[in-house]
Amino acid sequence: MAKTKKKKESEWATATNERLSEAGFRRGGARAAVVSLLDEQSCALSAYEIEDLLAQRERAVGRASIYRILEELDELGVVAKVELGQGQARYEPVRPDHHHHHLVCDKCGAVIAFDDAPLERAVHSISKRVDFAVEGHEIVLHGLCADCR
Amino acid sequence: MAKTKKKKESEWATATNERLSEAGFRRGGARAAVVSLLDEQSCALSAYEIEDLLAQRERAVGRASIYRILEELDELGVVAKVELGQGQARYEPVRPDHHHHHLVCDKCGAVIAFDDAPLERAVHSISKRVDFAVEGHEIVLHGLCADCR
DNA sequence: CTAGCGATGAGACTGATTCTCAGGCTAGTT
DNA sequence: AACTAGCCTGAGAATCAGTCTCATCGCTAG
Repeated sequence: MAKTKKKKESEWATATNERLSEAGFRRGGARAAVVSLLDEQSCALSAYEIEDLLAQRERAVGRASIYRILEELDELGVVAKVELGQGQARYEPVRPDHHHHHLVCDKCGAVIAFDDAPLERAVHSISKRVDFAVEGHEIVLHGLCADCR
Repeated sequence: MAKTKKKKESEWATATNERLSEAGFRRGGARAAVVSLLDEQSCALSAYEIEDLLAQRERAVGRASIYRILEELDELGVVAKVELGQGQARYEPVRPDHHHHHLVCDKCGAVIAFDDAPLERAVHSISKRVDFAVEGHEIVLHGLCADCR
């Protein structure tokens, strides 16, 4: 329906493309389409949602490519893979200024983002105290959303 | 090899069996074996680990039954299903006095439990502030364990 | 313009989890 | 104790997310 084309790419897409070429990747249509789609997202999408959304646009991308690209982006640290207990992984762009976590509704599956500074501080505090090189964390709250309650 | 039989069941197994009968479940050998095995665990096991451990004992339980039983126990709130980003779910008994979270080594897959009071306080504080009926939470720290570093 | 090599995607494959359904067993009833 | 309704089980099929293979495509350096 609506054509979301040419929406100026944000800092994230720019930084991501830079990272990609630094890492020695060539350009390619499939990867560009995935990066562009993720760039518009504020929260996490599953691989299948990404496949569907891209198919609805003018650029369908093979499943193998989607997974390969998401893994590369995850490895570069520009995308976060999050598991919300729904039997499938979700992926979201990592924006330095927008770190957040998720509330998941156990009934309807809705995913809601939230952030909290004290929580982050508590996590970082732990990271320093354990005999473990912490590289990332994931916090998921389960329950019922306002609609399902 | 060693027969770990007749080890007195803990409060968890007792409470779990009570919950089950309250909820209208009949007794059954498969469920009893799963509850008994979980009762001995302090940390999370995957469904396959449970299947193997039960098979090594005198009581093998069908895979379908294991998943069905774990889901029932999860629903009753006596077992927690945790997803540690390893492509499979893990299950652990919920003990009121032993709430904990997990460190996962991205290289070797080791799972280490930890607990932290300030972190719990931060989570509970959030639970009260959001328009969402929070029923549980899961916190996973990723990184490299002492051995893999 | 062209060769070399990375990028892509159709489809087979894997592994975890769920579904189906026939037969077994529990728990009331007599 | 015997009987029976209906929950409990488990073997195997089905499903589903995710991975792998490999032939082909299309950047890009030269």
